[in-house]
Amino acid sequence: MKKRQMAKDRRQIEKRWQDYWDEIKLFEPDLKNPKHKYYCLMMFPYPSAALHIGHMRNYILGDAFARYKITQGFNLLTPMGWDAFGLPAENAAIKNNIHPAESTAENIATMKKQLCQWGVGYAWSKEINSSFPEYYKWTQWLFLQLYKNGLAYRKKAEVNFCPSCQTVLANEQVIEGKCERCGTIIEQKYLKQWFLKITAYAPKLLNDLDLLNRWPERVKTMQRNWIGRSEGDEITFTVNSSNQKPKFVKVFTTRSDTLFGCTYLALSIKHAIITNYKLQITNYKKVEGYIKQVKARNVSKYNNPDKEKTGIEIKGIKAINPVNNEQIPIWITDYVLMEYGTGAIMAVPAHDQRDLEFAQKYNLPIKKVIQPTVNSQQSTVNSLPRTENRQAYEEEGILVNSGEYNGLNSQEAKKKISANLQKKGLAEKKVIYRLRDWLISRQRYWGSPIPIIYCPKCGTLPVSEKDLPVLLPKDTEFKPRGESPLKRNKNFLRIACPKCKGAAEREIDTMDTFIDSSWYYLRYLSPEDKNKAFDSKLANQWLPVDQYIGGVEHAILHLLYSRFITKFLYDLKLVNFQEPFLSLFTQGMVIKDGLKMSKSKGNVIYPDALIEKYGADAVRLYILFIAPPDKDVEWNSKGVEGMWRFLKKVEKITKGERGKGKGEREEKRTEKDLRRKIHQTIKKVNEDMERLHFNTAISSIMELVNQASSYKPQATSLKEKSETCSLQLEACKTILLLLAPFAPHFCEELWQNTLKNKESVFKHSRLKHNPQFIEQEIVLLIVQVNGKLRAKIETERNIEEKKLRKIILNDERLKKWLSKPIKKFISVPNRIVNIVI
RNA sequence: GCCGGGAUGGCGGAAUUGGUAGACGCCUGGGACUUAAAAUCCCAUGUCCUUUAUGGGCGUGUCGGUUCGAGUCCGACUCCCGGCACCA
Repeated sequence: MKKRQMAKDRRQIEKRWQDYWDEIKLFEPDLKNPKHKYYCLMMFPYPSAALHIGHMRNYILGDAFARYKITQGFNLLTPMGWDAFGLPAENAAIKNNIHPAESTAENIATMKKQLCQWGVGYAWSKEINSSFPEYYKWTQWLFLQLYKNGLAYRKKAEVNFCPSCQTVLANEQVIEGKCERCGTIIEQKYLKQWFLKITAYAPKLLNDLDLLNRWPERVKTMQRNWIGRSEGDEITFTVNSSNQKPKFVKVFTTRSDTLFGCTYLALSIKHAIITNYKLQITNYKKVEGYIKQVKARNVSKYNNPDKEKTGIEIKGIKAINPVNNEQIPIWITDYVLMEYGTGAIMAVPAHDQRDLEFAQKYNLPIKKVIQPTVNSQQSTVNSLPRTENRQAYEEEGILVNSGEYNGLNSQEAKKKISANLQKKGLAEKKVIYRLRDWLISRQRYWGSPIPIIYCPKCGTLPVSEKDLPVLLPKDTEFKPRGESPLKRNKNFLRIACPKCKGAAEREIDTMDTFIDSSWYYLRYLSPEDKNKAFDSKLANQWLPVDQYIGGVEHAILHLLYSRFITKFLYDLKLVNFQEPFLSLFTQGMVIKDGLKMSKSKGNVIYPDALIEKYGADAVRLYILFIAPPDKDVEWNSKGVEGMWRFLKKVEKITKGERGKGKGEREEKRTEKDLRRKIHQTIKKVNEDMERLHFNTAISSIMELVNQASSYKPQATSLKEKSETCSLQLEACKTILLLLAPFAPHFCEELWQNTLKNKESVFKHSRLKHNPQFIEQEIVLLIVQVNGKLRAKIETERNIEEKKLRKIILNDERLKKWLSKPIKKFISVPNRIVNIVI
């Protein structure tokens, strides 16, 4: 048959089985019966135009795993939905001049068609769409719960603003100072915005990472870095000014042991001291000028690559070091962040590189107070000469020039200094996190409106739950202008105050779409529910998610937000679990020409032509075979041909056709060899499936196929003949059952139409290996002399060492290596012998 | 700078607790079948040396160590990828 015809047939076959699985509801779970449940979840996608090979890899991975779980007999929930709100959809809609609701719907239709064509199965009865009022009603409900519990609040703050997307962004959406979506350099703006108090959960979010032993280390590390815990002291420096309040500046430090080395205080330009001490500051004009100058320079806090530090001394006031009562100068600088700690630091130039650079530049004293321990080779900074470019000694060590603390090591000194200051009320133990609150308001149209009303008389009021959803009006000019497009929709904006019935206005910003996705895994269990966001009872039965699969790009964003929301819902006693995802698998990207495959980079390869030529199964198989699923892979379409060949081979042996070639390999394989291979393969594949090592699972199936196809029954009697035939059949069945999750249509076709099974290949219970068949009576033993391979000999299993010795010493091939006396004879049973001479 | 991951043929990648390095597939070369091509099948395919074999040397980023034996364990280093970064 011609190749093109075969491919066409195969595609028809594929379509037929896709309909069949639909019909038998292969992917529909029985939610009422959670006893043997398994929740396998793929991160729901943004609806985008035609899916490429990179997308295909993601969904095929999940599908293969889901099908494997079905064959294990689990009551499997594997739902799919659409993260349909948000910038990608909106930007695309603006570009194509159509409404995002329409373009989203179109994209979803295309994607569903493609997924279906690839044989990817989901519980479509549970489908959700985050841009539908039936869904975002409950996103708004979630916001109200956060608001009621003091975890959603509005404040004026320095925020990240993307001048291209015309909206503010969360810290997590700023990657290296650029917009996560469009790559534009982020600006800082001072705006009133809505925040979620994720920082209230910082300790839990950090500590509970230790419980997630089935998460990749990489992701946990990223989250740890992002949360960024530091332990130290908040130390009070009094200010020597008569009657001013407050009379002190507080600093945060993790190195209280270096307190004697503090030679000045460095404050952020936003520190309150400037206004508090306005009258005492003798050079106020100059200071003000400096602050203006820095602010003008810092449109973006990220655009200062040289990081040349600048500052100005505040004249007229001094700070007093609480540990030795020294008067030290106070500086305003551009290298201290207001957002972290207290916005003020104690500068210790001898033991902090940044302070050292600053001190050298402005000729401030450098005082060494930490000496390296004897065995440390690190050089130290002496107080002279300060013009020389030196490294600060930042390690811990032994205290010097530190009064009563001299001779203590850093650890002891930290404790003592801190304790003594605490007694005087001049220090407090503090744990500080780098994590900032989550900025959730967006000045964009395509998102869920924030359910808040502002009344000039009654103030800020939450929309009553019975009035949800606050509908996103469809008829709105939605081009972004730096403030929410909803402002110009008067029908939306104007509303009667729910309290005083007077004229009031709605909040016009919409919510970050990451709120939509922070709880969607709960909604799949009751997508139609009109009375509540999710069903707690069902959620407690089905969650946490057993296997979560998605891209590593969400390591901090989505995966941190979801953990936060789950912990919040736990505290409300709406769920009884504290972590949403038990096991996380982060799949690798598909790379083309060294870059991630993406439409914007123009290096996209679509699977359609390949599927046209080889069928979906060959492409699926190739994608899974080409690399371990968690690794990035450089795409190369060439190898698909090999998978096509492999499938043909399987088809041939299943149909009992022998190879046409004359010179077929002379195999002396026995029945036992084939049976052993069958069971070895079952064992190996089952182990690999559990870890999602699909590439090695497939290669071991290939080995079995190779052996089965070169197997020639050497039967003489009729009885033997039927036995060997049944063994061949067993091999074929094994191959199809093991291969089915990867090449589902192909295996289902041969299973039902060639092997005449009545039920789906996925309804057959998972094969288990029989250890008894794996054991060999004759084993291949490796013989080494001085660690070098010299011979391979076949011996009986568990041979006695005496006997083995005799065989080896009589072996012709080994004689020339064993001319010298044997010093040692090391034998690892059934594996290797090493003779040392 | 700190944290995490990695480096194996021409290529993608295999290798249980340390025990035959290169499975499986691709590419390439040779052969069979064919008028021819496609398809299929067979053989070869890390590298070097003596092409006599059933031969030998060297080989998993570099250097050293532990061990009868190291891709795997330990120490130092180089390079690559990812995260955080003026975070006190």
